Amino acid sequence: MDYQFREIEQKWQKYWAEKQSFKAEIDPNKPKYYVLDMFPYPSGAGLHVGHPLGYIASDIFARYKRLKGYNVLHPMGYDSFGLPAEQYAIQTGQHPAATTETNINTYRRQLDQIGFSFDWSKEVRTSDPDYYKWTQWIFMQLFNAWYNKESDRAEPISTLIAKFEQSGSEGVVAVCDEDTLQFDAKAWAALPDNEQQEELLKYRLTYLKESTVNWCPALGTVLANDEVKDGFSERGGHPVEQKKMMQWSMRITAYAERLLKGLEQIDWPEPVKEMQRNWIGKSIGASVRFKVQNSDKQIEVFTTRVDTIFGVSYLVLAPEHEWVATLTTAAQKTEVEAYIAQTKKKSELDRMADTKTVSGAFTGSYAINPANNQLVPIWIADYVLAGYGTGAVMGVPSGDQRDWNFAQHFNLPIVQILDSQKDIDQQADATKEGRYINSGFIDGMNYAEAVKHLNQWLEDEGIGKAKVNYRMRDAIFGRQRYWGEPIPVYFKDNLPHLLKEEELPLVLPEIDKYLPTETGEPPLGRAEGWKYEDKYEYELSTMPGWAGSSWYWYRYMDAQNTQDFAASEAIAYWKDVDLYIGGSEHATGHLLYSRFWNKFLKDLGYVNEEEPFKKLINQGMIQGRSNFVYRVVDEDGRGTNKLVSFNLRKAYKTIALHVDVNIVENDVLDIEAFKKFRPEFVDAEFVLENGKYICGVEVEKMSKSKFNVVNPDVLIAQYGADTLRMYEMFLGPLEQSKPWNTNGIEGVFKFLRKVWRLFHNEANELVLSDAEPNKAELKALHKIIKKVQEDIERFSFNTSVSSFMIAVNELSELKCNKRAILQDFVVVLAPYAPHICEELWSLLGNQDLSTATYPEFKEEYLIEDEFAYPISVNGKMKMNLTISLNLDEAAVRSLVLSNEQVQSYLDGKEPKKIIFVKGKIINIVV
RNA sequence: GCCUAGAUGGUGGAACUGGUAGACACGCAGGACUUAAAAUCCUGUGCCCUCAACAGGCGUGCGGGUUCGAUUCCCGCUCUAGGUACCA
Repeated sequence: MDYQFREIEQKWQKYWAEKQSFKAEIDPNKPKYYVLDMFPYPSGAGLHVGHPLGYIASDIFARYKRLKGYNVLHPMGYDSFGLPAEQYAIQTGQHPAATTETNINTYRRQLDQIGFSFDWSKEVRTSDPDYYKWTQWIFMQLFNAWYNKESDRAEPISTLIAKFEQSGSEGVVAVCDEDTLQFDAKAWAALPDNEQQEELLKYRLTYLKESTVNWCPALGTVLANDEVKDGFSERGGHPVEQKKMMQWSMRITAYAERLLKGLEQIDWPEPVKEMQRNWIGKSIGASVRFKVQNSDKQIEVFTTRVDTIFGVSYLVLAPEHEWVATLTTAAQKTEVEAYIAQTKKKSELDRMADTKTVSGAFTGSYAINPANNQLVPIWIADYVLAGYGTGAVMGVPSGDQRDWNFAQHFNLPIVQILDSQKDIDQQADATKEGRYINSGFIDGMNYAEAVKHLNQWLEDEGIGKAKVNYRMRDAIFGRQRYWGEPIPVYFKDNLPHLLKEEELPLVLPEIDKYLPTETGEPPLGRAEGWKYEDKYEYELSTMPGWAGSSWYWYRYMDAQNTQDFAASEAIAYWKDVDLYIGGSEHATGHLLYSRFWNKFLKDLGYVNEEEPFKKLINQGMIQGRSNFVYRVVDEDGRGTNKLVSFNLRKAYKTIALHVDVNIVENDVLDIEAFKKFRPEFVDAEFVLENGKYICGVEVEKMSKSKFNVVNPDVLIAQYGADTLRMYEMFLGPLEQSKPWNTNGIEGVFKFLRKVWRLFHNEANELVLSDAEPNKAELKALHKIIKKVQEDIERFSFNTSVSSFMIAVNELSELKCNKRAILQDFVVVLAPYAPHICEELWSLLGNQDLSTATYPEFKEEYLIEDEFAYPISVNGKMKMNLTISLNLDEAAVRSLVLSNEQVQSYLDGKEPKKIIFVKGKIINIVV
């Protein structure tokens, strides 16, 4: 064959590696440009066809920017801590570090094959102790910091201690726990050291707090929501319940307002910004305390509609609320306890998703509505979440549909409070219009007046105040897992203490197996003799997956540095990420945590920019086509050892389990392969249809955990990397999600062969000519230069592939072999198909593409002399009209109106209206 | 449930600012070249009616609306995908 892609691609990949063509050095004479990809988790399935989509786009952009004269930093690395490696370790006993290493090698081989222009000298791996040393170091900075609301930034904890020593807690305005003590300087000095430390922990940006987790007693471990399906563990099908646990948390809420404000100055897709805004969920309202009857307790609720306080018929506490037990009367005890037990089985997600069934239980106690001194019953219900607000809400049935449903269901009063509310015996009416009625001292006021008045009243009475609440909660930072960064903390007298900086990294200890201990402690509890100074217990939980990815873009700037996470000169030069490409599934996770850590590092002066990622592009997800098997479950919902084929599953109660698509062909399961894939089913009974086990199908995201991964290696072997690169771009808009589909790759392959043939004759000999290009050739060239430049700058890579195809067809038609044309064409195509373009560029007598610059297009070649356009009458297309360009509106008008054909359509009538668009007549209205 | 998107021929998609819907490619059908195959090239290809042509009708998930004109803007649905705090 003429176009030898294998030889060409190997040759140039080797050349780039040897010459270190893409190594980025600090160069103050050149403008910098930082193009970053969201680094992959190196899964055991290898790189799938979805990963390269974003990498190809960013690579095109990086190569384009180099051709435009920028000093481009384009690095790559691995987010190599994570749950799948740990689960694999549990199954096989292999150390996650070993499997991760293997997986990384596979990824690297696969990435190299695609011909990316990464600077591999700056590779990072989050699971490398030289890297996570700095993740631990940042954790220590967070521990040693507090958020001063006065300066509106994080400060070293020493400034807080200084304040305490000088004037006690007086005048300290901080983001902190709610149970901080009031003391003066003397009292502070008198506190024993451990009590001082306890108090400081309430201010630190990383701190210990009780939070709810999915606990699976049978596995003795905490599960991610992802691992829980319908109340049972995905692995093994065991029941899961909600349990409270002491956990490390990060005070991201301190940054809520800055995270919100910062969105205004970054060039991100509006939907992502919107998702972050909603996630942060700022709401302005008030907190109000309700006295409990015959008790000194006061229940604090947060409401965004304080104006509806006279319409309160009941209070609802989250079933986990700490006072539920004491508020429950003897008579209601059985009912309440049954309800709590039922709630424990539901995940938070289930609780939020299920709004159709109204449920709850009366505690037997009453609270006093401070506005009108009426008694209102106190209920518990699972639609109130312990983690949001105060874990208690006031029920106003006339103004809120969910409260209305609740009141209707439990026969609680529904009180109209605004004269404009309609049909409140049918449904709630959340209007803020009209004047208040049945509302005591706010009767007759409108919304704005009432809110103002009530907030003042709450303040005066000392029972509440206007308050801004954020939906966002502090981020839980501990994980009961092995394969993550150890938290650099040990416990002495029940208090956490940091390691010394020079003791970092705190390396993950070896353990015998990767399961929790028999007593339910995290896997690190198995590490024998793992003690600080041989006597103090280390923290046994590890950091979450997002820790290592919340600062990695700085490490790329100076990946080998042993003194700092990156040298300040490198940070000063590369500053921030100019273009960040990755999936929108990270919108509220990684992208928010990264902004949080960046702001924190900025506060402490370690970095220079307030926001880490200036421009963000979301590549759409390449979806997978997942296959499922159906496991029969018994009456208690326990998984049995029986699997039923897709079309027979309705006869049983089943749960769907993912099965590896690579052991399924045309939706028929390879049962022997399945037994190897899921050893726990080695003795399982398979209920077949027509002698086959048919799997269910669903389109969902391609990921190892869904076992639906398609590998790009096969495509590269068959068509080459340039074809794969262009095909992935050709598939559709970068931002759009789509299931993977290989049909059509032939067309792109044919295109590259046509490109090759522009340079070669039938005998595969070069046929270049030095003759002057003609007008038609210049037009074809400049059209593509302009189009591709516009496309790249608006990230519309799919349309440029089509345009390249048209351009090559035009040049082939013109039999164009002019050096002057082809030379520029190769440079324009190079970001997309770098290997073949390097080869052609060198055939043109150049060294390599680092010597090329992006050609400028000249508008003069693109101007057309004549233009045919349709003309319609009353919106219906009637005829094509050809005119010469550059006529002014009056000239066009006279031309058209004198035209016999148009006159005949007009039937001699005068036109009412002639519609021009860009100087063209589009429509004539008669 | 809530938040954020998406839906256009047999398929992937194009139409960038409301102005000829279906570019470009795949697939399919027919043809050329060839002993044959591969490769390459040419022609046709939204649907319906029609022997065919001319002409016509219908067409951008569904139902309405604005407009001379709507894939594009507005209102109301349906379905699909991502996120929903321990997957990454």
